[in-house]
Amino acid sequence: MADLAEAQKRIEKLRAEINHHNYRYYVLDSPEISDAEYDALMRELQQLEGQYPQLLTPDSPTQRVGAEPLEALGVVEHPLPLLSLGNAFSGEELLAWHTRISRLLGQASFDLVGEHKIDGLAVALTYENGRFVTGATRGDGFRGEDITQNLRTIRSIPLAVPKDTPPRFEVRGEVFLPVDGFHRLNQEREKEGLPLFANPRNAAAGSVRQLDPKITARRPLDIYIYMLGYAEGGATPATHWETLEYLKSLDFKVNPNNRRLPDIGQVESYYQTWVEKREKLQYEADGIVVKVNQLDLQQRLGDVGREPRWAIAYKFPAVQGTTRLIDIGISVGRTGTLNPYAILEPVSVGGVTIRQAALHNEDDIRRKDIRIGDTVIIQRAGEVIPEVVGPIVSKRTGKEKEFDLLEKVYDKEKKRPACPVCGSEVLQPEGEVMYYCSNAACPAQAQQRIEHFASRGAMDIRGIGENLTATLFQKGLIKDIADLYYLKDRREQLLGLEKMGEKSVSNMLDAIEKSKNRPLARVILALGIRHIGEETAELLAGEFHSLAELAAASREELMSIDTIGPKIADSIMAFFRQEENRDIIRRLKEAGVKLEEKPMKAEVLPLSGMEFVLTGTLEAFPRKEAEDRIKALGGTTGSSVTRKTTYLVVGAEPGSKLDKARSLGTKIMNEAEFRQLLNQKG
DNA sequence: CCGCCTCGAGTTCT
DNA sequence: CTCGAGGCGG
Repeated sequence: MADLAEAQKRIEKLRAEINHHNYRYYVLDSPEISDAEYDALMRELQQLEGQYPQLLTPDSPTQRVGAEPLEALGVVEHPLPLLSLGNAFSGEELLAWHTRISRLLGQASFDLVGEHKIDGLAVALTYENGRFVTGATRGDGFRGEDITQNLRTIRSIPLAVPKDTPPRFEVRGEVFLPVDGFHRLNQEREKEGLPLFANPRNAAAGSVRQLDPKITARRPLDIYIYMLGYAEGGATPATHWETLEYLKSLDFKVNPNNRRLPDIGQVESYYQTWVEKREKLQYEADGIVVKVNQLDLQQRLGDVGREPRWAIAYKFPAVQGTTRLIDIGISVGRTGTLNPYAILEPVSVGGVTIRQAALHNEDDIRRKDIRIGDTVIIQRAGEVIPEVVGPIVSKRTGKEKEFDLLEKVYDKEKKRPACPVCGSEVLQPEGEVMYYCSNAACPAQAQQRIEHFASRGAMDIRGIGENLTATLFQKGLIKDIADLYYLKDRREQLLGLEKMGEKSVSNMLDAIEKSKNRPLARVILALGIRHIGEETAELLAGEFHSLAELAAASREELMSIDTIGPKIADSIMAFFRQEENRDIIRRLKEAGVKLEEKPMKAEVLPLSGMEFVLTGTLEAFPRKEAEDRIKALGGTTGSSVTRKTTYLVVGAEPGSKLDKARSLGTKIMNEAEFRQLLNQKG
């Protein structure tokens, strides 16, 4: 570069190009060049700017992370206060809002705009002469914190707008952390032993308030702009929708899920669509915002208190809630594991009152830094199972107690940790995370073994559930699974039980009789041998044709079976070596329970060698039945799509498996094709 | 020895 | 759905 003028020209060209590619990549999400090409442009610009420091300007794309750490964040006055929004929690409340403003306007028909209410951080960005000069948090609405240097690091915020604008204007938007970025961030923090963020919102808020912009720059923050705050001079659009279009033309990132809604009747379907699909969004949304489209109507409606009358937030049913963790209890599982669970102040989440939630194990509690007495965030994972997401650290009083499992189950008289049910010694096998009750005869374990035996996937004895098992067990009518088949000799005692009439007793005994002829695989599963679940039981039943053969198998024989290694082999060996278990098997046999199976003919079934994975809801039959039919024809089923998957069967509202299948190029069939295949081959 | 994949086990509420 | 653990291939 010979002279300054030439360098300046090149620098300007490079900046324009980089800004353009930035925009393609971060705003439109459709890059035109490779990362390497982009990096090359960046490097050239950096080098030129190094050579001619007099040409360096603050809006250069190289200057996103230029600033030095601050001592404290400054304060910014909002020329036009940032208001909050009124809420509607039901369709009725939304209609009430609409009726109210219709009356005020003297007209019932006016168009609206629907947007997502992103759970992030509201910010105001000020531009002067087309350049980004100040960024501020909402704060109390009138004064916020100056976070300019942090917002500069967000690539989807243009440092300079591409065309003529009013000399000074402000736009408003919501900064958020995309869900996958949030998970990545937490994974990194876990590796570094840092406390985890409870949710993307907290993570975004924490990131944006950093004093050192270098830290913010490493957080994959994003933003959607949703309004023009004020504009000095220059014409502004007449409607909100046109404003959004205008903002897009200035390279601002505007949410593509915004919709024009011609009348209030359209709002409900927009809302419903996103109630159902919100889990698939890359950001957390807690509702939709409905706005009056015409700005002159907005003006006429004005504000009440700190809320505009022309907009309302229509909230999604809560999937998260906060409550207090009263205590951590311990339950004893079928295999003797001591399982911690959260005892919560009852809280309604997604329309259901939650009182308890599993906490998995001590490591998990530590990792999430959950303490007794904490205010915690609760959510229903996959819409169903409650889960403690994490504590709200800022609400701590200092009185919270860290959880220690061994201390929790410590028995003062015995002077050692003890099983909360039977008082036996507590063990933690080398290298394992879980603690165990050492007593196989522990009533909690014994009772749950019977429940498991009778359960649907195992011997499928209708009517023998948790409650009845508990009663029978406590009355001493059954001590182990074999006793079930001798209940018929104790009719009198059964009739003496509460809620057990002639009819119930007969039904129960019939169900028990019927269970004597279950397939061998189910019997093996029902025994409750450690590490033997549905799959492995099926596998063993295919190798051995009776329980006696399985019991006689050597360690080597077992380990020669694919997917059976030393641990599983030892577990099987140990089970059949136990005198109690041998006795149970003897009594099952004497009672007439079928413990063998004719070897299946080794014919080649039509679907053998094919693995099916199901996703979404099938119309014609429940998932379990579909799986059974596949297996009956010799096929196998998998729970996730891998390279081995032959077909992905897609029902209504498929999950992420469909994306995975597409990326792997797995063959995909719809339900109709799947049914046709079954009928044709079956 | 590490990373992937699968399987097993426990789990909430109505 | 979640996490942990077993098995296995690289």
